[in-house]
Amino acid sequence: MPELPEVETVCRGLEAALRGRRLARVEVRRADLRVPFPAGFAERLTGRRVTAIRRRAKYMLWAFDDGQVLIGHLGMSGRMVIGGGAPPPPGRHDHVLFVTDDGGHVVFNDQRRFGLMLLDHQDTLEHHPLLAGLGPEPLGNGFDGPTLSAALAGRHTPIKAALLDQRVVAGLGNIYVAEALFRARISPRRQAYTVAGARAERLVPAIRAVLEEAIAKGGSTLRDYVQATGELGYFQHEFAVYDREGEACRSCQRGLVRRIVQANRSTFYCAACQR
DNA sequence: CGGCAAACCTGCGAGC
DNA sequence: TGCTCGCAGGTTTGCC
Repeated sequence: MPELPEVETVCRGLEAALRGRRLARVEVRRADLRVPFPAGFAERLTGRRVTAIRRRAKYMLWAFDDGQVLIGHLGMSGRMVIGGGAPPPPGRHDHVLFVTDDGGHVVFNDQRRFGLMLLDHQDTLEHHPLLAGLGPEPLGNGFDGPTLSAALAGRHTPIKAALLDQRVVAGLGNIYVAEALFRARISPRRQAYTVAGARAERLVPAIRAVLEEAIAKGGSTLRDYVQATGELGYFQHEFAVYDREGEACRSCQRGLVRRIVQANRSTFYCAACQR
């Protein structure tokens, strides 16, 4: 489900609800996700105060007053849902309950159990295996045409697959790769190493724009995704190509949106205007 | 080493 | 109605 815009939206919601709050109770109801919860997860967080919540790539990072950091990932179907009042009885796929000292709570729900929650410390975080190899943040200053070209140099794989590689650029997934390539008029089948110079200079702002617009709309809701506040995302209504197989291209009007499979994932594009 | 398919898990919709 | 198949926003593993 969640790519950068969805995780960013969730983090903003959590920040508003949790920053400055102490965790009065933490309850792990089911620990056997694809990556199991670490031993002592609940105990290590109970009584700790949340000092900040931020995002790196598709990871949530919750910082605590004792230097611990919770590294969270929503996988394909993970949700974080903020509630007030008494915590509800455990629902299906509710894996963790966080109760705060102001009487609120947050539930981590993940139907497919591809998500994860791990613990690390602030001073070792940048060396954590999940974070160490990540590429630049696409909305940050370290992402530009030359940087992207360099990351793609020598890569004999379709640009679609390269952009899904979190070492190239961090936070893109299947939806936003398709939308960004459409905006940059680059075919998803083009070999990655040929995206250099002017093409890379087109792709960088296309990636930035689609992510910023998606964040402004609260992300994209297809099936599982909701914001932490429970609201839906609305960017799915703006898709130019994703999940629009057979529909007319919004840009060139000549072609129909085509669906192909690359690296075992669906790719949507317009063969008439993406080269 | 690079690139790709399969695996992980659950649920839903389409088609027979 | 009910079954099977294919597919889903991600990432890792293992094979060639």
